Amino acid sequence: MERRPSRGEIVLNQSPAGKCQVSDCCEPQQQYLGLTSGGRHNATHTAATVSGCVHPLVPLLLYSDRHLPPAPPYSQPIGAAPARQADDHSSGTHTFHHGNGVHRATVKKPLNAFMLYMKETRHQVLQEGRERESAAVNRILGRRWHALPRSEQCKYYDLAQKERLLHMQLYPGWSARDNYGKRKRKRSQEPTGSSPRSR
DNA sequence: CACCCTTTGAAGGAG
DNA sequence: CTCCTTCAAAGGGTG
Repeated sequence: MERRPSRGEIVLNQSPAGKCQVSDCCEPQQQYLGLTSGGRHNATHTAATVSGCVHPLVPLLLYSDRHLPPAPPYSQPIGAAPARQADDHSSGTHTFHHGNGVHRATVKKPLNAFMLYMKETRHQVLQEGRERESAAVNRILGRRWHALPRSEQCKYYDLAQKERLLHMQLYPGWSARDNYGKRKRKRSQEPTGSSPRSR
């Protein structure tokens, strides 16, 4: 990719493709500046501040494509969240099995721009009926993402940023690292000299 | 049943 | 600072 601004700092309109000054997307974005990633401290911005700028395209942080979950997934502290039903998919939390059989709810990562785009458009690819496997569908979506007009991409970058900000405010101490190792990857050992995947 | 595959982007640790 | 690794979604395929 090109280059990230400075880590830990949320920069508005930071679309990797370049400037993304989508003024019709969200108006007064200066209020987000000054938030540092991780948000471990001073989550002084209320969620209401962000939700006042909710884009209609995607329900922020709820991650439900079509249906809102019966209860807000993030209404409880992470550690205190009761073991939810097994199908926590498409909500913000997910249960993982620990060695001793204990289920723990985990706060998932906020979706990035491409993930939001995927959730919106993958059904279109499926309806075309040529591909069924997600891997193949995602490959198509990746190409379409690159072909997407910059202004369209910016919509998703803005959305993803709002998701991140809201996520930070809801879970000030949360780190993406919290979920590391929750699913075991096999490819930890790799032949020397080549990256695990061509990325 | 759990992981793989495949994509892009975000995040954080390592060097 | 750059580089690398992991996870986020999705669902058919695989062991």
